[in-house]
Amino acid sequence: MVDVARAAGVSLATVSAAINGSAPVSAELKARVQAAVAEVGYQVNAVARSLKKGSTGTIGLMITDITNPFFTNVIHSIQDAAHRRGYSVMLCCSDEDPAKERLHLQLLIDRMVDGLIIATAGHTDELHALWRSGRIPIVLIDRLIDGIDADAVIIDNAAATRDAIRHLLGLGHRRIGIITGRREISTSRERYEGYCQAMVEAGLPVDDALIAPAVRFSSQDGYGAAMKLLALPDRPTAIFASNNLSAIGLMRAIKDMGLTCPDDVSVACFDDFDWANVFHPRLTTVAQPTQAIGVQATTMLLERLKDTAGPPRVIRLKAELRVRDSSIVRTL
Amino acid sequence: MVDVARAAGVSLATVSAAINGSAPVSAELKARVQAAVAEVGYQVNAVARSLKKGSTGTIGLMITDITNPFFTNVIHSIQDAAHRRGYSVMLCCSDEDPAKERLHLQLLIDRMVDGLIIATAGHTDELHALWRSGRIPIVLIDRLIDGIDADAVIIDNAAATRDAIRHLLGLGHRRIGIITGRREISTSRERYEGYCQAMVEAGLPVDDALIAPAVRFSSQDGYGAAMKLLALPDRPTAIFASNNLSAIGLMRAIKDMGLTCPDDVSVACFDDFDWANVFHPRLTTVAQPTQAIGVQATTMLLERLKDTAGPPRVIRLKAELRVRDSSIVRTL
DNA sequence: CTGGCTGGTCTAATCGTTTCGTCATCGCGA
DNA sequence: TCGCGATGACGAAACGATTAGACCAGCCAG
Repeated sequence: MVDVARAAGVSLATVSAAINGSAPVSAELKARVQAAVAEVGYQVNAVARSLKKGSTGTIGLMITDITNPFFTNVIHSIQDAAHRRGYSVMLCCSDEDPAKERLHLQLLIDRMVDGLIIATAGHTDELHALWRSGRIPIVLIDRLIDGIDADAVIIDNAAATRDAIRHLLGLGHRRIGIITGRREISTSRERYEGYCQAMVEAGLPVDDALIAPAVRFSSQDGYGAAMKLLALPDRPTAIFASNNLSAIGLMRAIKDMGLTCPDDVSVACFDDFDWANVFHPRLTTVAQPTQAIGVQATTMLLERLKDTAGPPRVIRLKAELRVRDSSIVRTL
Repeated sequence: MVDVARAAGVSLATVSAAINGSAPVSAELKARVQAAVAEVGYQVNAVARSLKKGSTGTIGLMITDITNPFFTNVIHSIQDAAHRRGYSVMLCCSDEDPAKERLHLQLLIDRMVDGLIIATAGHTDELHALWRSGRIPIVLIDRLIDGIDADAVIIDNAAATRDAIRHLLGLGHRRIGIITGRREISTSRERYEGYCQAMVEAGLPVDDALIAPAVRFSSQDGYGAAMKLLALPDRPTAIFASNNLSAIGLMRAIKDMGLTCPDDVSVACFDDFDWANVFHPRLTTVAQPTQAIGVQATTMLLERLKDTAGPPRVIRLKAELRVRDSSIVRTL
């Protein structure tokens, strides 16, 4: 920039004003500066600018699993929305590990991100402290967390799961199993509650034997949980998987048990994805509005950046049940 | 930091030295500084540090499609490797659009990333200029590009495709179709070449009617290309999809045509993914070593950061054919 | 005793911007 | 002609770290 100033024969202040339009500059000098910029091949140094301005134009995005299609769709949508408004995104992935999340959180803070969108892996004092300090706006996505009363964009997990279970009940299923997720995660708990609500509503007992927890989010754990259900003396005629990873495990388990879906056991699961609609059986899924989640979260965050005031807002979006071939009327 | 200095009763230089270990500091002062850091709640300002040091400890990662499992696996591996070495990753997604890539490239440069790992969406003068300028190290992944003779980590696409086609030939297939990708992408061209090599090697003609281009990377285009092949008077008995997106389109097309895989048409495709092994038919795929790609690319880049000298190195990794149920012996 | 080295500390310059306050110039109305 | 508000340009002080270089005390070898 000093080179540009020299080449154009003007002061640094004028160059800055000409480039950013932050102060009036005569047409002539503006032209001279532009010519000089081109001549010297000047490019702004965003780091210096950030230091001076106290903001980086970057938002931190923390998610728990980058190989999960649900998250990649959300990421895509957030990046799109952010870039459109001139913000960059710094993505970190905690791998469902609170310790890793803590580490990456520190990194994002050090780097002075202007705001944070986070699907948290679980409670950490650091996130708590960060939120309490109010230093930067935070928007929670996918999961709420106790003690952090921040802006959030989530979906109505209980209602969505209830819909799915009702659908299975409507097909005549009575013994319906569920593979639940990590208990610490609000999302998992809500989905479990939705399941219970639907069962109770139908006058059915909530049988502990039909609840199979997959303690971590992984297809292995989903497989284990599914095997447990399928090995039951009177095995469920339908199984609901609380997320797409456990759905993989479930489908593999069904195959390994020598059963077929949907003839032997109907299946529905959370999270839609491209492949769900392609293979046999085409999966009945609960599709989350990933696009909307990303857009809303980004919009919310950027609004907070402008105006910190006001109580936290929680947006609850609705998910949509997509009935396909993996769930059928219970025969016999 | 000035607060820390005050609290500890030492100079700024000493605080910096104590924190970074960049100069010897007596045990006593070190302790005082540490206490002061804790007391004040000091956190480094990475932006200021970057400005002074001239490096940000961040590498730019540009990919073309974040919803593609191949890329998410690579991203995951790169982030892991980078974080392990104290680097952050700034991820940008071009959506296969060179114009977007150009934009994001500028962004990464402005932000002073120390290096760049890129799966390019196609030729842009900017990337070319950046590479020629030699200002920051660049590692190409997945795709080479004319005119940029940089470090690269790719796989042996021709060999991998040849293996897959040989496998189909070995099953007795003679009319084998292929859905090819964007011609501008080296990866697509190499896979096509591998197909040709295998056909010629088997003494078969390369029939233009069996080559169905999907001009963009999308399942829609894959679907269109597949429909064209399946509508042929003497349709192919096996089809190879050049990437996982076109594989989705292909599977959907088969279903929509009222055909079944593998009975009516055998299928193999590039890129393995979790779901490929779960549904019916379990897909025969060419699995890329995504983990290794990420690690190698990161290692290569960080080595270059230390030492710019030496000619560009191109690492070519091997992909592995995973034979499953979607490809079977041709009956009749 | 002296000169040089080393370990420990400090002061001040620097990185590349933005921006505040100052100042000259000009046009215009009184 | 004079005074005044705009307008346009500039100088210099930040932003928050790193680090070169100055300085000093203590120690050891010559």
